[in-house]
Amino acid sequence: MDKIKNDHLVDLVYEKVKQMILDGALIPGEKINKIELANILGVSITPVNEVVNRLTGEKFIDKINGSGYFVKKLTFEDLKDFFAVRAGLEGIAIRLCINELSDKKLNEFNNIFDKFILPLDEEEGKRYLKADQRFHEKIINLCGNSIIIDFNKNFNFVMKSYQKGLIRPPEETFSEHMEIINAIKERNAQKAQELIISHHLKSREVLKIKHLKYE
Amino acid sequence: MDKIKNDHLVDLVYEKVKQMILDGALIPGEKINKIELANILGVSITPVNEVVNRLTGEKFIDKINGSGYFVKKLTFEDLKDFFAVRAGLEGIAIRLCINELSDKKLNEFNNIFDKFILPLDEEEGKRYLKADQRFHEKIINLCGNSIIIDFNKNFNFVMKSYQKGLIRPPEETFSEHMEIINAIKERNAQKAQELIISHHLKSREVLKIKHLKYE
DNA sequence: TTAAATTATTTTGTATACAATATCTGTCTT
DNA sequence: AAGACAGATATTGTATACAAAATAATTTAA
Repeated sequence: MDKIKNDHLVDLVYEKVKQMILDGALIPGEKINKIELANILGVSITPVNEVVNRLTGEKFIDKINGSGYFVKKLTFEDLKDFFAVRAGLEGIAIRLCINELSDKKLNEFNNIFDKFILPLDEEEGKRYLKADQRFHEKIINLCGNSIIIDFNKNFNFVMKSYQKGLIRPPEETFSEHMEIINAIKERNAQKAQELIISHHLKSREVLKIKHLKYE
Repeated sequence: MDKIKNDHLVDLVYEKVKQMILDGALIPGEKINKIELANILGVSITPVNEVVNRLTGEKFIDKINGSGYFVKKLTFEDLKDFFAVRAGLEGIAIRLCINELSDKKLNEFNNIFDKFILPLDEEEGKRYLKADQRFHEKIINLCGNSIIIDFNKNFNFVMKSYQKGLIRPPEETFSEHMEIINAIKERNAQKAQELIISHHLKSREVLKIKHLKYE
């Protein structure tokens, strides 16, 4: 028997559809045609149904009552709320990290922002965004709290918050990142926590203004 | 036509099954028989399938590979992780509350713990647990952050963390609650945040020990 | 030429069907 | 009597079927 093993089709479809949303193959605001989606993926509509339902619960998809399913379009207000969540969860994650991780593990934070010299050109700006993302994902994934890790895996709140690019310029955030890393090196848990919280709350303020201005 | 309107059967089944898990009608550790469950609820297995799948993603149900679905049995380690999440999210929620809510709204926190005089007998202890729960849910639900509110609505991290009763005795937590409420009254956002964080991290320490001792 | 009404088409939501696994039961062997 | 096997039963995962609702296309009426 040479058929590909697809023990859990639903899970594969789930990952696939989520990925399509995250990397823009399904455009925010677009209506989701389940039959078409099933055809594209080469499955029946049963697993697609399950997945769409689940992704609705996870806020990747909007269900508009008698009208259908649409790819969630993040607003500035949504992003604002993401940054508060990140302040809360990354803040506690880093506090727990510092209290519980080996020096070796903590040193992984050291060289993420090493190679940047301000001001950054466009190319470097893109690399900075990636580094930023990597730094913050690392905080989440090193904390050893499976609820937080899984929540980020399901909802992708870190990744989603970059959907409209960097909220504040590197000129502003670079030094904040450095301060956070210094607090980590000093193993000053509460200081690192407060720094990362205010780091995110500053971005939240920017988004609050954008929300009021443009939405 | 006098048939009950059941526009969205899946959603009803979802709420129902989740409720059954939360209030113990489905016992932690128990195997879930989807056909039986469908019969009890008077629906076909299609919506049950969808719901079980979704609740697996939300950690209400464990999927054990080729063996079936089981009602999630929370361990002390799970509870430990819940308290870190609560520290993070309730902490940021209260900080934002204080900066953004009217005096009137904030005063709702005032009289939750009014009627307790230590030490509490068993009956009063139960009421204290409820008051505790109400206090913490209120912080979440007043913060106006729909990501946090929905996350708690989906995952019920506040409610779940009481599954094994109070982690620390009222004799210990009552004064902490009062301090938090005082900081709220003073509108001292960062102080309130730090108090609620350390409040939860103390419970987390207790659970850490229980995990090491008993699991 | 619009607007309203009618019909056809598509898309949902849910039930049913069915093959592939897993679980149980009882019999046989040692 | 304990373990191994075979057959019967139950449970899964997924596809298909189908009625009800929504959308689009067409016709009819003002």
